[in-house]
Amino acid sequence: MKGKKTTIHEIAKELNTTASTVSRALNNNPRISEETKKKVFAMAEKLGYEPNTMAASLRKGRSQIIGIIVPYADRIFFSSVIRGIEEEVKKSGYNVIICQSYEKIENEIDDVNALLSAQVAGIIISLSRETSTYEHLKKVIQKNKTLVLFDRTTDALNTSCVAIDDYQGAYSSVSHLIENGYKKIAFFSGNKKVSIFRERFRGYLAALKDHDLPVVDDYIIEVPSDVEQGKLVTEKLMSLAVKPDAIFSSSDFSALGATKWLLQNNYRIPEDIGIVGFGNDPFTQYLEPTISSVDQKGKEMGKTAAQVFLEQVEGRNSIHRKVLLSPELIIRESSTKRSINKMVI
Amino acid sequence: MKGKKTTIHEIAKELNTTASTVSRALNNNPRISEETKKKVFAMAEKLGYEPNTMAASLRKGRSQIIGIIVPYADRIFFSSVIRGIEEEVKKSGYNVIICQSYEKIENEIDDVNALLSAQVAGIIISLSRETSTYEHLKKVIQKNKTLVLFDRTTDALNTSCVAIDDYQGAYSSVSHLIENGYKKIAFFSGNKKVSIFRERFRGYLAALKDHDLPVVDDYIIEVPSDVEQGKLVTEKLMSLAVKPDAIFSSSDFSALGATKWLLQNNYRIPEDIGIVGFGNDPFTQYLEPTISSVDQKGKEMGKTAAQVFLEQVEGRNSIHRKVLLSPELIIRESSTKRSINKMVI
DNA sequence: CTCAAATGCGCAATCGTTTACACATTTTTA
DNA sequence: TAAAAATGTGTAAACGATTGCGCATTTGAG
Repeated sequence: MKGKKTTIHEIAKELNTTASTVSRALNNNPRISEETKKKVFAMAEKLGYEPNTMAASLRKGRSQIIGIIVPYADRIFFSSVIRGIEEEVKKSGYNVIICQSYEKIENEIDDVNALLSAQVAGIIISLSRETSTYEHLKKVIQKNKTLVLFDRTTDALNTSCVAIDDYQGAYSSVSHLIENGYKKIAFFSGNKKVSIFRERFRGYLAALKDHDLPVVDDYIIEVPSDVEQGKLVTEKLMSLAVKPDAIFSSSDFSALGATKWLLQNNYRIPEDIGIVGFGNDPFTQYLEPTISSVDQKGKEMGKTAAQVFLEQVEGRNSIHRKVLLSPELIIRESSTKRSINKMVI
Repeated sequence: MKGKKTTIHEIAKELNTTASTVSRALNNNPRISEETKKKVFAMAEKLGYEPNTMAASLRKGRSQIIGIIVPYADRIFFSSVIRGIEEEVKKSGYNVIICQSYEKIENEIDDVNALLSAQVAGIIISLSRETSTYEHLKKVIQKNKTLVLFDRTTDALNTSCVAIDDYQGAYSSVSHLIENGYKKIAFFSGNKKVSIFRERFRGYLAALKDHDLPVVDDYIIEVPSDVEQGKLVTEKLMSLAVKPDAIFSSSDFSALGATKWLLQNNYRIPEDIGIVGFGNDPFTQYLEPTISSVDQKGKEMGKTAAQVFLEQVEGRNSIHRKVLLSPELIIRESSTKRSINKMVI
């Protein structure tokens, strides 16, 4: 332990050979004899050799680092995706760099540039809410780096995407409500400029249509994903002449707001009003009543995005894949009139 | 856009100068004239130059990448810390690589090695539950890389640490309960092998002592951070001859378990039993009743860890710092008998 | 027995920057 | 006014690995 870092050159010197042989041996090159390999590995071990992946990456022009860009790293959905990605790519010897866009396009652009400068193998990204131009991402593609979008995707780019089937998630939620006897179902939408919310809206409409229920414009409201906003909107909804008897919310938080307002105003859930949220945020399972919600499969989405990424980066597959994961409707107390019997015992 | 990446050599060639001048100009070296700098920047812009930070790092022997190791990236506390770190170090041009130990020492060791191979500037880590030997971290120090521990720290290493004052968090929680009229306060501890839980225990004991309350051994229980376990333990507690009238839990999840069990068994909270949790997990504010809890200041801890790290990495400060952040007791309904009047209106 | 293929390894260039050192010119100091 | 300091730039050697090419030697086929 002289403090000096040992390189392949030191190993070579000790073994009276050259760095190229050592490099090849360490990389298990078939042209190197087993005997030499053994010696090299032994000496590497003995000298406490640790590879410098930067040097290798510089030479190879590609690193084993994947850039991830998300709006916020501490939102449960995104942190789950990050976990899923890391877990998956680690197996193949990759590491992940995390960047946050804070929903700002400028940050997203800066992040992309920083990641390219760091010579990442590619980028896995969920677009910021603001993102509507794609030059920064086209640059990624032009540089021949792998690019995978997840959740917040776009069709403007010819690249691989992984998302859940928001349409289906909404469709089955609304169908589930209908099957539980609800007929006047309100819809809390997110910002309809964002594709996922448009899809959820489509699913909502289709479910109504397939069950021969009318579309009531007053029941369709754009609500930010926020508890207080949920309360406000619910108050308005419940002052309509014909009140809805269920709410399907694009967000667990506005669903929570609705729940709180309803309980405070002596509505019973699910008896008077049924509720289904979206996101399956952990809190939904702890509330009283527990709230049904569509699970977005964060970790699974991360794993899938990682797999698609690896497939592409290793050149096994050059055509782009659009993967739609099936969301899972987690049925809890807030939407199941039938289960009342079970609950009361 | 010939597809070829432009390097400082291209810029130099265009300008009839050399790469060294370009490099210096781009790095704002004072020995380069303003005139030359202008030309260089203009040409860099024109050619769409983008630096290769890897090459620079290789040459300099140090990168602008910081390794972060946490048990799980999707736990709200850790993801908050990650967010705080990223937010802070980005300002200084650093990026963060995330690794997960999954509470396993082998993974932690592998992660450390991978990060060192990637030539990170240093590592910010929260130890896995299993970690009780520290050779892997000593190696980091030996290699002259900055090392900062947070939350799950150890005294076995001469390095900077950032944590919250768990003692104080527990002390003020228990004091708060006492001030609200509770006298028989049970304590849910985590694994006492882990320093943070020992500290919380110390705080609990000190608060009792300072208020002349007796320590009842039956009230002190080790509980995994888990809803079901919380229920089980509460059931046992409430079957004691002398039942406690409050619970201070080292974990929000076991506090939640306790709450659920108590409500199901017709205890009133906070009238019959007071409850304070630890962690201030988001769900605590959504429950009915809302649960008081000690906020662990994840994002702030991340920011602080980042600042300590930067201070050290820039060599501004070579002595190690031990920072203790003050936790904040968030007082909610579950522990405030006094507020009952307000609630009922 | 001969020649082609296979095997095993060394040479040296390369990836894109940074930086110690050198050198020439200009400015300042005493 | 000569020496010292400051200014501006070029030369070339790193940083630590990978890899195309080439040269022996060994093996195998015919």
